[in-house]
This record gives sequence, C-alpha cells and structure tokens, in this order.
Amino acid sequence: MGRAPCCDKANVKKGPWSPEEDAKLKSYIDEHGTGGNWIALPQKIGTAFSLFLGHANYITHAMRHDCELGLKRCGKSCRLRWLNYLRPNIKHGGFSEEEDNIICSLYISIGSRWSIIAAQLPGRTDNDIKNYWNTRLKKKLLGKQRKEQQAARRGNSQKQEMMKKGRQSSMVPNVNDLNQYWPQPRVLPPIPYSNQEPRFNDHASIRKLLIKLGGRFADDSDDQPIINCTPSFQFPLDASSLQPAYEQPTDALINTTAQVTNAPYSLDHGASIPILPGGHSSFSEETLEELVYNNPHRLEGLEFLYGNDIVNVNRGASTSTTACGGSIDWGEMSSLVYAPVSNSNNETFQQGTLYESVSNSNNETFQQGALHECGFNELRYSGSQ
DNA sequence: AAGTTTGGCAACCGCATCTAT
DNA sequence: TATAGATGCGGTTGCCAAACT
Repeated sequence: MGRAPCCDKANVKKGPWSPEEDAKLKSYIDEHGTGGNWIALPQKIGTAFSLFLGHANYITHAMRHDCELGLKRCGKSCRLRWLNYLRPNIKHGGFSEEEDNIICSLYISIGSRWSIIAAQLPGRTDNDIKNYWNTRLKKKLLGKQRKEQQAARRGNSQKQEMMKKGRQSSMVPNVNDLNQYWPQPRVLPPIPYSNQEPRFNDHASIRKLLIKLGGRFADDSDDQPIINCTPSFQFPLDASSLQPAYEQPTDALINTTAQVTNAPYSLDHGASIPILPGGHSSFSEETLEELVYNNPHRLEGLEFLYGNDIVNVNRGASTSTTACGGSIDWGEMSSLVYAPVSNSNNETFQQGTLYESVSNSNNETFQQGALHECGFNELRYSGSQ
C-alpha cells in the first residue's frame, strides 16, 4: 500500500506562480505565520480570505472567486515558493566573488549538500546556489581548466620536440611528480563500521552540530552564518596539532567536537573553509585550480573538470548535471580530505578540514572543523556498510 | 527575419528523515 | 514501538528568453 498523496494532485495548480498567488501566500504568512503545517496552509488561506471578505466594504466577483478557491496549490509548493522566493531578505543573483569561493570551497568539502552550503550564505537559498553552481560556477571552473589543458598541451609538445632532439628522458613528466604539493597518497586502512557508534551521516546530526557551533540552525530567526565570508586561516599551520582522522577512535572524534565547542571559539575563523594545497587559506582562482587540478585524486562529482571525461551537455544544466555525476562518493572524497599536504616548510601532514588547526582571537591553537568534526570520518563509509 | 540552440532558473518529484500519536 | 503524515532535501524537468545561425 502506497502513501496517501499530500494533496489532491488533480485539483492543484502547477507551474509558475502568479503575482496574485504570491500576494495571497505572502500576506497570509506575514499575518499568521505558516502555522507549522504547510499541507493545510492552502485551505487556511481560503478561510482567511473568507473572513476578510466578510468584513470588506465591497466584494468583486474576482475576490469571491479567489475566496472560494483558496490557494489552489499543494502545500509543498507553497513552502517552496515561500522559502525560495517570498521569504524576506532573499537575495537573487549577483553572487560575489567571496560567495563563489565559499560555494566552491564547501562543495569540494562536503559535496552537494546545498542546504548546508546555503546556511553559510545568508539570504541565499539552496535552490539558488544549486542552480548557480550548475549553470555558472561549474562552467567557470571548466573554462579555466580548458585553458590549463591547452597550456599544458603546448608545454608537452615542446617537451616532445626536445625529446626528439635527444634530450634526457627524465624530462618526461612523471604523473606523480606533477605536483610537488601532492606526493603519493597513503592508502588508509578502512575504518570498521559499527552501528553502535555514534554516526553523523544524516542531516539531523549535521544540523545538531551546526546548532552546537552556533550557526544559523541555532535559532531559526538568526541568520548568522557559521563561517565568515572572509576566511582567515594563518599559515603555516601548527602541523603538530594535525591528527590523521583514521588514527583516532570515534570517541576521540566526539571529544574533539566537545573540545571545539567548549573552546573560546571565534566563528570568525571560517570554520569549514578547507586549507588548500600549498597553504593557501582562501579560494583565489589559482588556489582553487590547485586543489582541483593538481590533486592526484580525482574529485568525484567534479569529473567534468578533468579533460578526458565526456561532458554531455545535451540541453540545459540539468542534463549536464546528470552526465557529470551529481552525487559524491564519500569514499573518494575522503581521499581528498585526507590527502597529505606539504606546507611552506615542506612538512607533510594530512590535509583536510576535519583536523585543521585554527588559532582563535587569543592565538590559541586548537582542532577545528565544523561539518567535518562529525562528518567525514563517518560519511566516507556511509555507502559501504 | 525566422528558426534553432543554449543558458538560466523556477518549480516539481520522489525519497529520506523527522515528529506526533 | 509502530505507523502515518509532515517536512526537508537533492535531483531533475520544463519553460522562456537570449544568443546564434
């Protein structure tokens, strides 16, 4: 037996919202709130209009018609319209460079968790960010990658010329040497999965963590971002404080979370902005390229950034999204997260936001990582139970 | 100028999770 | 504890306007 539909599909309007519908929904929510029940909202709006008409000095035919109909929309549709368009302080378009950086950074860190990414950008909706990523940001990166490839090809042909002339074969680039910042990855032992251990591989757990860290979820009326738009990591980091995730038992992870939560933690430090190869602390275009293209581990979900995958852009963004593989394989992503990185002193350590070291305003160094404190170690294995 | 293709985005769909009973 | 219904989320679709031929 299937689930009952949330509304009478045959009797609800679909498609674009008219200004009248918007006005109805907005005025009702402004006055009464959502009432905590989106499904019942369309009917409630009809009732409210009836009451309104009861007190109106004159009633037009159209007004009565509206009243009888209520709002012929599915509750889910009302919710979506409100959240993505009618809600106050929604920003549309005009993404800043900083916002681009944050989106790219978080996408690479946590994948297509649009709601979490949106929570870091006040005024932005997950839908907006998702669309922006699919239609603009991804292509922006792709364009840069093509330029890189062309440049590389030019470089290669020059090298081939040199080889023909009998130069040393050591000039042939070794794939492993292509990036000094990314030595051969260590093969990490699998973490045994146990259902008994606390897991953070669901939205609720992440949400709880965000609440702990004082992000937007801490108070629905408070849109404070968890991360500041201007990440301000100090580099080089204190490498001694960086612990490979897999060496810590889960309990330690939890303790680390508590430690961070209890620390005199300033959220100004960009809780989940990854530290990048080469020690860059924010996403300039160059550092983003480094992370994506010089990473020996291909980023799942970002295959389009690598030249030899066919990006099937048939029609519209959605098709290309599918062709490029929309979902993140956390097992693969972890190889990015835990890939070793050398800092400017050529000290190699495990790179990843889970165990980034951050100094707070008192110059105290501690383990940090917002989503990652609870997320990656578990998320990596969520699909391999 | 007309037809076709592409890009951008609002909205829908289905599933997972949460919550109330 | 089980279940039904509500909510939230990510993926996908389809419309429309702009760009291109």
